Amino acid sequence: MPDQTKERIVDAAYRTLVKRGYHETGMKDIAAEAGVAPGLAHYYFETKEDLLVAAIEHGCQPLMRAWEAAGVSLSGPMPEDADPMMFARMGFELAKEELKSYGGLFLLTFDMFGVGLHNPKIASAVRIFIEERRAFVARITQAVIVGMAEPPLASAGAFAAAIWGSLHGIYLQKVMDPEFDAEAAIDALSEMTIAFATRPRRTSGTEG
Amino acid sequence: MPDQTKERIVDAAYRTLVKRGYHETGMKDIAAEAGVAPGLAHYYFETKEDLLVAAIEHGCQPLMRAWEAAGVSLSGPMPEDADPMMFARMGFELAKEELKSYGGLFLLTFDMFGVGLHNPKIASAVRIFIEERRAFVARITQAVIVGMAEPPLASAGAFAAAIWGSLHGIYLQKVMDPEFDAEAAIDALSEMTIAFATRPRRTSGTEG
DNA sequence: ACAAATTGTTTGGTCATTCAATCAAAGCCA
DNA sequence: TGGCTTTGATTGAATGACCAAACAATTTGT
Repeated sequence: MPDQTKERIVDAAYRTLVKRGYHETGMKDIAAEAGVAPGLAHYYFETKEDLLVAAIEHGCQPLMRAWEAAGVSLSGPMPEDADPMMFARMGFELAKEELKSYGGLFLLTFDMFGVGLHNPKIASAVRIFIEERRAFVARITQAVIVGMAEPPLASAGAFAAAIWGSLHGIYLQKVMDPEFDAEAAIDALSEMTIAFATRPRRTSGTEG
Repeated sequence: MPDQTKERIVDAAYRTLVKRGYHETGMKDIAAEAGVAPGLAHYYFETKEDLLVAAIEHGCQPLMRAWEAAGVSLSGPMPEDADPMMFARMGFELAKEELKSYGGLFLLTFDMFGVGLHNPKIASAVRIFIEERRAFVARITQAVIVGMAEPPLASAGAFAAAIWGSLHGIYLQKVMDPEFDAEAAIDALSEMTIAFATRPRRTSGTEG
């Protein structure tokens, strides 16, 4: 049962890392949680960093599956026939749901961001992680822009960076303070972006 | 020269922590950078955590001074006479400048966020840090909302959380990837918020 | 003298990683 | 079927290094 064992270790790593954090968790803790000898974790994963990356990928799987069940995929193209505004609205709704169901994953992700600040291997994983999600938002944003009556000045990529960034910042505030009303913040972001995307064509006035 | 020594240690801590990160920096490294014996750091700061908090406060001072020179203070009230929209525009411009001048401070701040995820003392400092800045954005936002022709649905606090969050998220993307065009992202955020704040009164249509 | 400042070592513990040894399973040959 | 071997899986202890914090001793300033 080699694959099963590896899976057990990754799952134990996910749970332990979420609960205690990267720097506060030892390989021994993870091995113990998996019910396995300390050395075995290093048999499957050369370094603790590798195990962190594997644990996050493991933790992302349910979320990815939920998205694909909703008809979107992180890396795939936008469906041609659908209304892009509907995707945008749905995206914000999904963001609110995720916060309720995947709090542990966000915690671990933020931990990874912190580690990545001074760890090249993790930094590389973080850049890929961010780029994937930003590109996903950019695809929706691009489709929305195409349908705008009054086209914006900034690029789809720039809006995507601002919107993904806002969601990230809102998640952070929620993780650091459970009292924080993240749903209201996402609603505000949603209200602002949708109003902007659906604003009427400018009929008069000066350029700027 | 007791106060001067303490200052030297805090400054050395700031530089070392920015360069190497919290978990990768030892008290000995900081003491060595300050040109002081290892024990002295603990004479002035009981724990490494305290030193991290002090280092960040120390690093924030120049930024605070720059703000107050521009006529705004983090904790003070909004000037009554000024145009709130002008403050908003200026805030986004200042945000772009900060990224160029205070990259190290952002790096250390994000490091603190990461540590705070599983460290109660640092977590408390992080919550205060976020709350201060969010409240600052909220004051500007509130003043802007008062002057809006078409008032928004969400509260000033919710918009502030979304806007501060977006700036934070943009900074993160910049810190993790120097190629990232943070100015364009802030411009996009600025375009969106200002268009939203200055949208005309709705003359017809259904409620939503 | 007295207190504060400063030193440099010791303490007590942690942890990632390595390693030699054991165990289990699967093939191979008679 | 039964012994033999090889390979991979698994163990648990050892290695080697690091570090925050405590402490006793020394210096400095008043």
